[in-house]
Amino acid sequence: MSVIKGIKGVKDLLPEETPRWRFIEESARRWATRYGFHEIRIPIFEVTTLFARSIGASTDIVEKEMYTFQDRDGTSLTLRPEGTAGTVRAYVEHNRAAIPVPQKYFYTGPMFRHERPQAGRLRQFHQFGVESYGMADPRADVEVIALLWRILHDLGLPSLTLEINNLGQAADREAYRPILVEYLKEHNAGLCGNCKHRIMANPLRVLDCKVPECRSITEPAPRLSESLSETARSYFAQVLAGLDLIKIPYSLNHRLVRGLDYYNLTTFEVTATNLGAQNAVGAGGRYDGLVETLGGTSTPAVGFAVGLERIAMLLPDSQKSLSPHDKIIYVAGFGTQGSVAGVTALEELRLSGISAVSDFRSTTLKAHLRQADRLSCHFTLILGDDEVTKGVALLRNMESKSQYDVLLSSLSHQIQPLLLPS
RNA sequence: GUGGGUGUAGCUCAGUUGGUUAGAGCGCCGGAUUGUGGAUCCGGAGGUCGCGGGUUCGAAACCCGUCAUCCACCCCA
Repeated sequence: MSVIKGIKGVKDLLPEETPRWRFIEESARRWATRYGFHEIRIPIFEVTTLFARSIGASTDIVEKEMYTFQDRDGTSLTLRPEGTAGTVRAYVEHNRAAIPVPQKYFYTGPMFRHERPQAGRLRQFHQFGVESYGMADPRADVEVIALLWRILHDLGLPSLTLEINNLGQAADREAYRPILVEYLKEHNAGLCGNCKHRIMANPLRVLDCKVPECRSITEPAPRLSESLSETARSYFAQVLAGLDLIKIPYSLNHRLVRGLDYYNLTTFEVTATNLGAQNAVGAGGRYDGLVETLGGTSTPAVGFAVGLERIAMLLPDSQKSLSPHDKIIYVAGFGTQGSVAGVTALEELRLSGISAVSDFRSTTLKAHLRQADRLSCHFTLILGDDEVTKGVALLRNMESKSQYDVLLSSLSHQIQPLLLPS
C-alpha cells in the first residue's frame, strides 16, 4: 500500500502554525471592520467565464493557471484564482447597488492557481482582500490603501515598501501604447527575448521587466504619465495628497503595471525584502469598469488583496504566539480505580469550564507527570487507587511541587479558584 | 512549461579513491527511583539509503531513467 500524499503545492497548516494564522486573520478582520468593511463569503468555484471575462482572457492566470473542470452537465467551472471576480459577481447578482450606503466588503480564504511552487507561491494559497464599491473619489482609494498599510504595519512586518502608480484611463493607455511601441521598436535589439514578444502582445509589461538591460533601455523611454489626461492626473494627485495627509509613506513607481486587465487609475503594491523572488505581500488598485463588464450598472470600485502565506513568512517571532492559552490541568488517573476516577474528573472539570487533559497511554504516575510536563500544565490532579479510597485527589503544582488533597465530591469547586490568573 | 540544487533513522545531518555488520547528535521508550515530571547516568527500539534499471566480484556512493521536494525563470498575493 502506497501512502497517499497531498497535492503538489497544496499544504497542510499544522496545529503549531494555526495560532499565528489566526492572529493574522483576526488582525486583518479587526482593521477592516474598523474601516467600515463587512465580511462577504463567496464560493470557492464559479463558472469559468466569470474569470475569463474579468481577469482578462490573455492574462497568464486565465491562459494557463486555472483549475478548470467540467460539471456533470458539461458547464465549465473553475476554482477561484482570486477573489475580486466572485465578489463583483455577488454584488451584481444581489443588486447591491440599490442599497443606499457604500458597499464595502472584505473576504478571506483559499485561492487556486496551477503554477510551479516556489518560495511564497503555492497552488492553493490564501488571500485576505477588500473591495469598495460605488465611490469614484480619491478618498476611497486612500481609505483602501490606508487599510492595507495599517494591517501590514500593525503586524510588525519588517521593511515594507508601498509603491504606487497611475495607470490612467483605458483611453490614456491607448494613446500611450503606440508611443511606447515605437520607442521599443527602435531599441528592439537590446531587449531580452521575452520583451521582444511583449512589444506587440503587452508593451506595458516591458516596463516591468527585471532584466537589467531592459530596465536601462526603458528608463529614458516616454512615460505613461506624460500621456495621461488632465482628469487622470488630477485624480492621482489627490490620492497622493490624501496619503500625505494621513502620513502613509509611499514611493512612486512608474514601472508598476499590474497583471490583471481590469485595473485603471490608481494601482499599488506593497513589497518586502526577505521574501525571496516573490516579494509582493499585497497589491490592488481601482477597477472602475469591472462591474459593468460583468453585467452590472457602471460602478466605480477599488480594492486590494494580501497573500496570507507571505505575511506568515514575514511575521516576526515575537508576534507569532500571542494567543493567550488558558491554564490547563492534567489529570493523572492510574490504577484500577484511579483510571475510572480520572475519566469522571476530566469530564467534571471540563463541564465547569476548566481545560483538562490526560494521556490515556500512561499507566504509571511517572509517565503521567512526564506528559503533564510536556504539555506545560500548571497543575496535575493525581488520582491513584489510594486517593480514590480516601475520596480525595492530590493536586500538584508543577512549578512549586507542592501538593495537597482536594475532595473528590467538590472537585471543580476547589480547583476553579486556583486556575484564575494570579 | 523551462532551468538548477537536494533525497540516508521521527528530526538535523555524517558516510573517505566504490569494500565487509550504514553512523552521530537530538528525539522516543525503558531502567537507576515497585506512586512523583524537567537534570544526570545506563540500556533499548527504530533504516525498502526516494523508486526502477544499469556498470561491477562488490553500489548509499558511479551511469541512465523516474518520482518527490526546494529554489529560480515566466507570472503573481
